[in-house]
Amino acid sequence: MATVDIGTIVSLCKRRGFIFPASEIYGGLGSTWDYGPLGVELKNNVKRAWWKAVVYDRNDIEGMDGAILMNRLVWKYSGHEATFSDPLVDCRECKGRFRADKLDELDCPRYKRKVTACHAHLTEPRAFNLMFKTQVGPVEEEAALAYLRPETAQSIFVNFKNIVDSRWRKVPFGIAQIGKAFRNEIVPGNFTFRTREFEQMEIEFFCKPGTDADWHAHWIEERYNWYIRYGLRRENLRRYVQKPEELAHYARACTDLQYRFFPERADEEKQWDELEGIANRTDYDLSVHSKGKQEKWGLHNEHSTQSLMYRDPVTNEKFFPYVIEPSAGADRATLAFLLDAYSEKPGADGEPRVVLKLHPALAPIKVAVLPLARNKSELVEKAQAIKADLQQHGIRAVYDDTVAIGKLYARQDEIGTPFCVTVDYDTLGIGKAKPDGAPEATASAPVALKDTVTVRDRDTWEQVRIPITGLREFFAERLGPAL
RNA sequence: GCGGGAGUAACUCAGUGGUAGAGUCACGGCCUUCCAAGCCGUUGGUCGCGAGUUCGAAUCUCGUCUCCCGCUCCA
Repeated sequence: MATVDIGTIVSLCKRRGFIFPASEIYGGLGSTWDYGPLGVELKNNVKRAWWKAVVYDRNDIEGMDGAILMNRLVWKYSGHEATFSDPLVDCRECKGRFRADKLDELDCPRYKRKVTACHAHLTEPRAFNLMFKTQVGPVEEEAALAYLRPETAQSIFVNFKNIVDSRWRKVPFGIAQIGKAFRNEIVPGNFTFRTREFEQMEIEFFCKPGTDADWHAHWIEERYNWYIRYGLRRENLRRYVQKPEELAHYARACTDLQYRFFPERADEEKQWDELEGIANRTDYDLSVHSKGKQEKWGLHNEHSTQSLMYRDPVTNEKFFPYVIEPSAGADRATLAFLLDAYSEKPGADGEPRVVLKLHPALAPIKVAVLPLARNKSELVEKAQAIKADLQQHGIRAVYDDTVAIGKLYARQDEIGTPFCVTVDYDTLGIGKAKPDGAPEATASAPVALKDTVTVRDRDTWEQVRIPITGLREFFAERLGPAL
């Protein structure tokens, strides 16, 4: 179980340059956060790890990057214009909030009667529009109305035919996209868990009707395993099967991957919240964006210029593919990896020290190269040369000599750097016995240890001595393949 | 949007009407052969913001913003 609450992570993130409150010097802006120097590296690594797993390591997914501004008609036919702007009423008595068009069906949570029975206490309906409106072009007029996309999925659906045609893809195959989406959430909060501007990592996987249940199961396992592979603990990650009444009207099934974001909450059930939703969206999306009558979904698309129906080039069979949608939040994933990486370990003085046990692939910095003391120019120069060499060979490395060696280690632990390389007097071939005599150096040792350095492991704090020439291979083995 | 709580240094906080503080962190110098060493020095705060009361407000009053907790909402 995670041992840290989000508040602790918020402090660490600000202090160490991962995530800051946005627009802070002007008092901030609700629910917006800026990723700082280490945060952008971490989040980029999360996104790259995802992209590698779903695009590069498979043979059945194409990537794309769609525009945030889209033709308003996309949202008309996707259903968002209708369902994303609900008129809501508040009850002054029970403090409940209800959809104005469903009052007849809803029960008052306090008095166990129909909400309409509370009529005297209800406020006038107010429109809650969850899509950000903007205008395209400088003249404000109705025709120029546009929305910031509330999900990335739609740019995949409207490009379905382009990608089939240009990449010779046959169903089953998928399209992956990482990008920003915007929702005017009624209640944002919990740090980067729920924000109005956020980044999604979505796959729309197209398959033949009848094979959809199997593909759905496949993706639930794929995605679950991805989080485990990059460091989430099994006790903090679970599959939640949505109940029929929770499903969107077009969805046949949806399983959420939930993470224990709130371990401090007393009610165990409330500790969990959604990290990724994996839905079976049936053939709704490609149907509704297709020209003409869509009987199954009870609408007529008068604006689309194309049919997104798929023709199997082998069998000539025509159908609307079913869509399996693994939809993950990049910000939520980043937060989950931070929470699960957080640990404390007593230092030599007994005081707890923070160690961020991030998966090496996700760590913002892979290697810190440190001189044992900074008042010896030979140590400094050698350390800087090693840093430069590692960096030139694709290993994200930094050099630091601003404080004493113990504090340098502690700092790197706190930001999750997996390895520290230390250049000491033995590296220069001028080592001598330690005062406490522990590993007694012999007369020949200084020469034998020349051009070797120590490599310290973040998690065990153990050090091994290896030749400088072997560093690249050493790290290549332990840091894993580049993302 | 409702109810409750909270905003003081980069972080954690003290400060109940009278000169804005502590610890940690950060930075510089000296020193240092390995896990937040030591000594010396330094930076850093419109006390969330705006009004009001007062000779005087971090402190009292009102408004407002933000965050947290609980509701509510979440295609």
